[in-house]
Amino acid sequence: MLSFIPNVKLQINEIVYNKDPDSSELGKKIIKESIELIYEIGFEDFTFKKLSLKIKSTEASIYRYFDNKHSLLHYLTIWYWRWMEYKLIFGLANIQNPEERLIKSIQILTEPITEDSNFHHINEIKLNKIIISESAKVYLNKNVKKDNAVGLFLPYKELVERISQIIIEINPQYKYPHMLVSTIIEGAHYQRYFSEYLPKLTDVVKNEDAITTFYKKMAIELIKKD
Amino acid sequence: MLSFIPNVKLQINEIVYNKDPDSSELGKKIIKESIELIYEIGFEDFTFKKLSLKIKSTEASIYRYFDNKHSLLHYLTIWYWRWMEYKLIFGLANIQNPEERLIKSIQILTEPITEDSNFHHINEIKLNKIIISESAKVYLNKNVKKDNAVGLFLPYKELVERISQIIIEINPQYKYPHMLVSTIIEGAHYQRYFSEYLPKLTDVVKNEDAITTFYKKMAIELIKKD
Amino acid sequence: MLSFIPNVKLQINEIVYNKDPDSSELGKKIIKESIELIYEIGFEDFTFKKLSLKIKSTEASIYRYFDNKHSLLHYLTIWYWRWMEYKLIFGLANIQNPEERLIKSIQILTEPITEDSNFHHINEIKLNKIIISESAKVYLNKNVKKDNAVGLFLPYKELVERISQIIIEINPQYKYPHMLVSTIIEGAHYQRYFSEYLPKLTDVVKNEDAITTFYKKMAIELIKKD
Amino acid sequence: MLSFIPNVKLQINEIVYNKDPDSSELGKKIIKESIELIYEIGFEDFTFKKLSLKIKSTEASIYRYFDNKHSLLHYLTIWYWRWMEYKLIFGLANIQNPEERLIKSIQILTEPITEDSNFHHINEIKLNKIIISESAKVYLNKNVKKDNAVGLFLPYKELVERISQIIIEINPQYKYPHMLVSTIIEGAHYQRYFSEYLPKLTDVVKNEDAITTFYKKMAIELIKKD
DNA sequence: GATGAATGAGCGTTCATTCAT
DNA sequence: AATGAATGAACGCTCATTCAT
Repeated sequence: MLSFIPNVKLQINEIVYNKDPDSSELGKKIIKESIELIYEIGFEDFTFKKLSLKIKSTEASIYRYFDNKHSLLHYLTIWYWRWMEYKLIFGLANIQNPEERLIKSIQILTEPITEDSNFHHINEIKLNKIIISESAKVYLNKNVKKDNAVGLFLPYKELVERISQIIIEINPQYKYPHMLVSTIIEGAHYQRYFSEYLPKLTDVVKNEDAITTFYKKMAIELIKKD
Repeated sequence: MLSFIPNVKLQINEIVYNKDPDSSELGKKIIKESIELIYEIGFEDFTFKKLSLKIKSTEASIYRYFDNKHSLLHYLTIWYWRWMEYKLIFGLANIQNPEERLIKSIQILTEPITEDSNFHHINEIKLNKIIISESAKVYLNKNVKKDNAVGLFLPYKELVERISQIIIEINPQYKYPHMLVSTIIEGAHYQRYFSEYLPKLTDVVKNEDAITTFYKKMAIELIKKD
Repeated sequence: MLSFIPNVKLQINEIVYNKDPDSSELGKKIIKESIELIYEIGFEDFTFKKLSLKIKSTEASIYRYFDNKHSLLHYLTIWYWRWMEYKLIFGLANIQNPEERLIKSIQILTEPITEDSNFHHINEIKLNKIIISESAKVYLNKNVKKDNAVGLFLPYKELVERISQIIIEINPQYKYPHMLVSTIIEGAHYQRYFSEYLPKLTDVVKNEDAITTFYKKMAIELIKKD
Repeated sequence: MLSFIPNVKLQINEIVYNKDPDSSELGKKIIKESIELIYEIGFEDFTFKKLSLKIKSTEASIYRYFDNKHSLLHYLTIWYWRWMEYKLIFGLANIQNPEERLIKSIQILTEPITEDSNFHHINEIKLNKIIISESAKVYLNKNVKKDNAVGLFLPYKELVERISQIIIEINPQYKYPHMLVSTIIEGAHYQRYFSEYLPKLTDVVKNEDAITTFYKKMAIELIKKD
């Protein structure tokens, strides 16, 4: 589906890594297998020791790429939001009408993830599950201020800003565009999770993607007032 | 504000503790100081060793009450939601009109927390910050299924259900009451956090509680359609 | 089989216990359940904590009877050898011929154990398995000298002496009666164990109790020479 | 005495260690000092912590070699029996007569141990004392079946088999060769221990090695009958 | 005499990290 | 650049034991 740009490489803030994992086979293996491993055992139980066993290398080698497991999670999170932005840009290409652009944006942000063949070493479906379960841990954290200061949340903030701009275009008076967008993004993540593990907290309806429908309606109804 | 019921004691599911912390001075101290400590250093860095030093006791003594730090966090989370329910019940007393009841509910769920003098050993303001930053960790977790099966999320689910019922009363056709309520609860938590640490993700406005306003409007606008 | 002496009570050296376990219901329960528990999990993993849970009492209560788990094992071991002596005395009653007495003795010492209904709170079959697997630990131990000095091994030594006397009666010139007897007792224990778990170290023969046969022959052949 | 084979290295089953202790200086030190320490304080009180202090290293470093103290004891036990086999093979070299071979075998198995200069980092005298006091703990144990299944007792069983073969050669009708050999080996160990700590259980005679004499006679007398 | 509560000490293990090659 | 080896520090937990009632 997104094969129109061959050999893309998403730009990741250099401060999360010591050596760019995209620059070597070992680096790519680290990314690929860390997604696999975090998906399997969760971030809390994930250690460089276990990862080194999985990739049949050593902890010392992984340290060459990342200072610690939190940096690695930052890397994955940034990659994910850059990838979302990339999907968004191409998804909105040639759509002029702002309402349509907004709806399409929410569609992209909240719909179930499918594999992207452009990035061989990354399983986007598993990465999405990791982002849902673990990514909040990168900012619900005693290091937020420092991490924010060095720009680790820029990709996420830029994405929110990008869609907020569309909202402002539709209704320049609307007072809470960022609040709305971040509520939708985080909300959609939670609802996907709840629908799998805590269904009493959501409303799953057959033959329809209730989550996407719900958040589209939310955007439309809230923006027009104010 | 809630002083009208003297000596209340919130009921906590017995399976999260070995010995009821509310049954002894040491137990209460464990709760009081764990809130303090998790608030200070975060749940990830929180250990029974550090807590034991803070309460001038030993790890072994804490183990008499809780099997591990996750159980303790479950205890705090359950206490928090039971307390919310309790605040809700009294906040809604004598209000008949369902729209009013819903608005009042959202008010209670999303407004800033104030101290409750009924529970001396619990600092609700700090506990609220903990719930915001850490409570997701109790269900974004490899044990969700097991924990859910034994009823650890009941208090949260019952709270969501309680408010969903009000929504249904207002509009029996509305399809997504639970999704709406859980989006509001989680969303409000996130927005409070963002407003402090990641303001670009929210829209803070002076002289107004934008968060409460935003989520009230959300409920009203979404329910009437459908 | 041994029911001819009603209400016997085997005398145990007082220094292994603080309070005679035979003097109270709790004490008997401690003995009964400790046999059960050591049989199940082995002496190394056996703790007063686990025992207290099994008997639905507390560690502190057990301490009133025994100072530590080693004392308890001593108690069981002493009881076992006193019980063996008791079986021996009655087994040899009215047999005059020393050769016959020796053979009967070895029979009793090496044959498979059966339940003795005189001691309700003791399961002799399980106790025998414990003695086989664990009793060496009471003397292969840094406290041998001290334990020996206070008489903890007297019951075992007296049993060996008793049978050595029979050997001397048969052949006053025989130089190694104690070595022979202790070799037979320990050997028979090991062979029973090997036959169950390490059969390559023994020679199990169908329709015959090879172990008893082997050690009887050993005694006969060795004594007559010298 | 056994210096005729330079640079021998006894083969140890790889599953008892993570990293071959014979492959590094630290590894050899672990073996050397663990023998020293177990000899001093006994296996029950022996911990990796204490060993790490003795070798001025850390527990973590020892874990690189052995998973736990039981594995280390297995290592020592296997080494011991392989060393016995090695002594046996050279001790029997050029002896043709099976009776002579058997007597020599028992001599080697039951005589007091002397140092073997081929293995610098191993004190065979102390190791022998350890084997006497502690080695039974490797099989009188809830893991016997598992340990046996993975071959941990092979060296011992092979040694028993090797001597059983000699017995069969002498008297093909003899029914209990393994029982005899294992009785002799275990018995001799016990008698050495008894002679030091519990003399009433044995018969020590001056100017003679009673233990060796006793077990040689046992073999001769028992085999010829049947 | 029996029990409930509390605790000091230490065990076994893993983690994150560094060093040397 | 990648790896193998080593290690300091801490974690989670249990044990044996004592104290107060």
